Parts: sequence; C-alpha cells; structure tokens
Amino acid sequence: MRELQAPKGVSEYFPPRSQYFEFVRETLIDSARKSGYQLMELPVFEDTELFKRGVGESTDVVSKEMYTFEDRGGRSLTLRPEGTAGVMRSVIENHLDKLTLPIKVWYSGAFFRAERPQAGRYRQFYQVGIEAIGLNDPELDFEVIAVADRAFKKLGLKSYRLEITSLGDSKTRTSHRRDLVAYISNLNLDEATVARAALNPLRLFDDKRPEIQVAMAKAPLLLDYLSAESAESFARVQELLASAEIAFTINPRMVRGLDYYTGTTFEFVSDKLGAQSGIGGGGRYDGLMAELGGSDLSGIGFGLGVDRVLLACEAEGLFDSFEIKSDLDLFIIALSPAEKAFVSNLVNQLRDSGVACDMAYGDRALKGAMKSADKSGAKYSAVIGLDEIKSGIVALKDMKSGESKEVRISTLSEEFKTN
RNA sequence: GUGGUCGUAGCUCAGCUGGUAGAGCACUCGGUUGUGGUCCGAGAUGUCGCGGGUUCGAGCCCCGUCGAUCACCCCA
Repeated sequence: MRELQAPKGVSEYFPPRSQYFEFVRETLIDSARKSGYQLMELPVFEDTELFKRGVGESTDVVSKEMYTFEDRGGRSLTLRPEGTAGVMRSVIENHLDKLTLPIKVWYSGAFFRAERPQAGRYRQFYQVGIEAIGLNDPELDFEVIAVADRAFKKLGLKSYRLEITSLGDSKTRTSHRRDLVAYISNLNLDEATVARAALNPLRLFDDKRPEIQVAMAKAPLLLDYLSAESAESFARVQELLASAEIAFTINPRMVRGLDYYTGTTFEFVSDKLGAQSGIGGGGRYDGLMAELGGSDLSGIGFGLGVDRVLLACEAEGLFDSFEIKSDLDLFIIALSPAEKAFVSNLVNQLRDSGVACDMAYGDRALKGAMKSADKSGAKYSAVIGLDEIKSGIVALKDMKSGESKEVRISTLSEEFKTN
C-alpha cells in the first residue's frame, strides 16, 4: 500500500517544536491584544471574486498562486492567500463600520499560496495579522508598526530591520507610474523583464541583477511624487518611530505584491534567513473598502509570517536554552497493575477539581514509569502502591529538588490550589 | 513555474574503484526487590524515498517519479 504523505510544501508542527511555534504565535497575538485589538475569526475560503477585486487580478498572488475550486453548488471559492480582503469583506457585511472608529481587529490562521516551496515559503503557511480600519491617522500607522516591532523584541529577535516607504495616494501613483513607464521604455531590456515591467513597473526596482540595478539607479522615485498631505503624514510616522526608538530605514524602492497598498508601507526583514527573509509586512489601504462595495474608509494593517518568525528565532538561537515549561503539576504512577484503576480514578477526580495531572499508562516497570514522569515535565510525582491505598498517605516528590513530603491522598488537590 | 543540490534506522549521519548495511543520539530492558535526571551493560529497529533499467551482483551507475533544499520568481 502506498504510504500517505502530506501535500507538497505544507508546513506542520508537532512536539517538541510545536511548543516554539505556539510560543511565537502567542507572543505575536499578545502584542496585538495588549494594544486593543480584538479577535476576528474568518473562513479560510472565500468567494474567488473577493481576492480578484481586493488583491488585484494582475498580481502574481491572484493570477497564478491561488487555490481555486468549485463547490457542489457551482460557486467559485478560493483558499485565502492573505487576510486583509476577508477582514474588509466581513467588516462591510456585518456593518462594523457603523460602530466607533477605528475598528481594531487581529486574526491568526492558515493561508494558502500555490508557489514552489522553499524553506520559509509554504503552500499552507501561518500568519498573525491586525487591521485598524476607518481612520487615516499617522498615529495609527505608527501603532501598527509598533505592535509588530514590540512582538519581535519580546521574542528576543535582534537581527531584523524595518524598512518603510510611502506609496502616496492613487493620484500620485498614476502620475509616477506614467513617468516610470516612460523611463523604462528607454532602457534596453530582455523580453521577460519587459513583460514583468508591463505587469508592474515597480518590480524592476527590486530586480536582483546588478545591470538592472544600474539601469534603474536614475529611475523616478515614488517618494518624490508625494502630495503635501501624504508627505506630511509620512514625516509624522517617521517622527513617531524615532521618538519610540524603533530603528527604520526608508526604502523608496520597496515593492509590495498586493495592489491595495497606499500611503505608509513597511516590511520587516530578517537577515538570518535565506531568500524568504520577509518576516512581516503591511501598509495602508485607502481604496480597498470602497472597491469591495463598502463605504470609502481607509485602513492599515500587517501580516506577520509565523513560520518565518519561528525560523528567524531558531536561527538566532533563541530557543537553545528555552525552558520546556510543562502544563502539568502532578504525574502519578501505579506501582503495579493492581493499583491502576485506583490511580485512574484519582487522576480523573483531580482533573475535575482543576489539577493538571497525568499518569503512567501501560505496564512499565517503575524505572520506566519514573522516566515518563520526568519527560512529562510535571512539577511533582507520586507513586501509589497498596501501602498508600491502605494508609491514605502518599509521598509527593518534587521533581526538581528530588525531595518528597507526605500528603493525604484525600486532600491532594489542596496542594495545587495556589492559583 | 525555471535551474542546481540532496534523499541510508525515530533523529544526525558514515558506507572505499558496484560484492545484498553501520555509528552516535533517542527508545526498551537490566545493574538498584517501591522512585526519574548521571554512569555501566544488553536489546530492538531499515521495503537504503518510490518505479524501472544496466550488471553474475546496485545503497553506489543510468532513466523516470515523489519529496526536501538552494537560487530565480514571488512574498508572510
């Protein structure tokens, strides 16, 4: 029989590494929660139209990386390739924009893109994101960036940098685009590059070939086209970042793959990773909500790649001395099969009264059972034989110090009532 | 989607110019008649990714395929 394997390019996390994944994800989410963001739990598949209209049909993400399928009712559905479009759809559909603005939400979950897999690039990957919707206020731009930066610092990451730029409003974008296209048309480029430029001329800015870098050195920069209003807002964001001592560099050549970005746009890049070095990114989107049929409100948000942040943490050795913290207070061992039913009952009662505990299963020798107690990470262990059942007293062993103290079995749960 | 590299025990890997597999770690048991972490001893474990070909003989050579990985591309 053919051995089953996971679909190509998906990431999965199982013990013991899953605890690092969980730690990373929780740290990212915690940063959002502590800044007033609330949970938004959304479907992993949406009407295909949502992404075509929201993300943009000419983007690579939409044109060649979507998992699209037809359901039994003939509807075209797509596994979400990113989070913002779904959030906007839900905000519009559920009239959240009628509430006090800004709406501040976070989300976490799996996203899907049919790309060729690579370390840090998976077909199913995990993101934690936030969105602050309804107001165009540079203080919010700063807040969103700070929420991400705070999370990275909390994790202990050091080798990453923040790059920011402003894409201005749609008017400045079109006039810049016109000049950029004119500039590019005077360059001597190969066919593939011309095709790339036709789709999105900005892409040539981050082409890695040195000859293209040279050719693009004098190309018109979007930052020079900013309206007074955009420029002022962008300057404000920089001021706020500086006074918060969040280091950043302005990268006027930054290119983002999703069409909806306007205004402040940013990327967090780790230099401990390979080609897939972006650990998070985001920006403001002015026209998205209106494009999707809602009121014309601005918003800003980010998406952080949990897989990549985990990889970056590991590359920086942050988990080398990570203390495996078990949730268990107590691990109970039945000395022989005769006491197993008693222990099983006891464990069940302790769990009922809120004690986190586990027991030795199977019929292993005491030495082996103690080993599982050790591995479980439980703070205390207790061995129960006929003597203990008869006397009603058990030795509670502190697994760290090795010392034990006598405790009544009937009041065992009292020992763990500390919190 | 394009190109390069790799695939041997649960993990990390060794395996000579082709002669039908090994180490360390982990695991199980014992040394210690009812107490883990250290130490010592013993034991179990492989369709050599999968399919085909060349050969008397393939882990090793050839082709295909699947997967991982690196770069391009793209982006979280």
